Amino acid sequence: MKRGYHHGNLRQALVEAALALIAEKGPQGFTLSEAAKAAEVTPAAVYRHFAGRDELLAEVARQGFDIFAALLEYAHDAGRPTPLAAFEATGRAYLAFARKYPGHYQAMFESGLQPGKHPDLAQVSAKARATMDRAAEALVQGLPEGRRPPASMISAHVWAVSHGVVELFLRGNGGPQPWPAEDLLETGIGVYLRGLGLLSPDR
Amino acid sequence: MKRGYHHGNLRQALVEAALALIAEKGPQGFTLSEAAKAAEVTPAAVYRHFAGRDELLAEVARQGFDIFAALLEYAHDAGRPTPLAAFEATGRAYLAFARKYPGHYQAMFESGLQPGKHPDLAQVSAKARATMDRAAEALVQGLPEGRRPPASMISAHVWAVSHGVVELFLRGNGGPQPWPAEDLLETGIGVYLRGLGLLSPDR
DNA sequence: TGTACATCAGTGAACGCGCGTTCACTGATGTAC
DNA sequence: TGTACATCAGTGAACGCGCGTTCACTGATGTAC
Repeated sequence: MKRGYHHGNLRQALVEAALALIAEKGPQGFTLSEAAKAAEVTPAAVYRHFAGRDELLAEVARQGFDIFAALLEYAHDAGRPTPLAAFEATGRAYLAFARKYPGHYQAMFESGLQPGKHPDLAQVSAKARATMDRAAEALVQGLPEGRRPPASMISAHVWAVSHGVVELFLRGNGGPQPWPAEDLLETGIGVYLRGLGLLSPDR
Repeated sequence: MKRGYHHGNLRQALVEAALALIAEKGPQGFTLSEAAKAAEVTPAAVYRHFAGRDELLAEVARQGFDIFAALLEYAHDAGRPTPLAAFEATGRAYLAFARKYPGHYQAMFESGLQPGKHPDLAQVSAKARATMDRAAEALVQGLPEGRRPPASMISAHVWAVSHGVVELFLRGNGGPQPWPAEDLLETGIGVYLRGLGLLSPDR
């Protein structure tokens, strides 16, 4: 990556400064001015690379969705050929992403960005969801045709419980954490899969 | 409720103004100044009733937890004597609360308040959680002793999936909503309970 | 009951602050000859 | 290779704004006699 005129890749430096701010102080803690300061640059310089505050934040989220989609994809593929293993791996990947990329995660899901205002953001977000849908689709093929719930419903369930675990138990927002987040998600999805008839009833 | 000197119960009027603001524009949309304006009062007047911005926000959350705990309690009692019905009712009550009291819900879970800084808030929050724990406790009594998961884990699972459904599918934050939030939570908990062995395997 | 006084909820003006954004500029870098 | 020029990333100063908070005040309400 070639060095630019003065700073050298200020665009990405701003993205990373924003990430650090969000990870440290929450999505509210991010301001254009502070990100500029962290990148050792005047606030006005930001406007050479982004249309404004929201565009910078959206770029952070966009990169997050890219990484997210890639991680889910990778986890899914690593779990094959068993649909069950692939599905469980995507669940674990969700939580791993939230833990490893807290700035991205918060920019994506807690920053109050309107997905409608950033079409490319909606697109890359849909890609991540498609991966999870695909994992669920493969999963339900293992069920007898009569009791085969819609795949999109299953992925919505897993998405919801994963997000809930992240919000309530990965960070401290839900008061004291009775269980490690990973264990909570693992056991929760385990019970759920048994409920679908995909795991044997004995623990 | 007696009318005060000038305004008459400004304290509660401010709480309700804050609720309306949060419900309309999200937890970020709440400012002390705008709440004061909505209550037709000078910003400085707020300081007759609250130590500052955060104290007002905390009071909103506190009242939310009060309502929340009462709703869960009521739903739980209404579902008795069947532990299963009581448990399912608390799950439904969670979502009903989030839908009916969006301002409270966001103040409680999305406003970035530190529970540690407001001890009474932590206390009333614990009360709500205790109700859910109790419902889970009664539930696991129906299981053979060998495969009886900890009640606090079950309630954490349900709390997580409920919160996730609210965040992703009750509001528009997760992109397009494939299913109504209520259906999603109902079916999700249904599958989960079957996984626990508390519902018969046939749909 | 009437009057003098005390209380204190809400006012209005002011504060310092950090925010996002704009604008004319400057000077290092890249390029054409 | 050396020089003159064009480009354009980043500067520095300024803006208007709304924020939370403070302070001396005022005047309606409640109370004591």
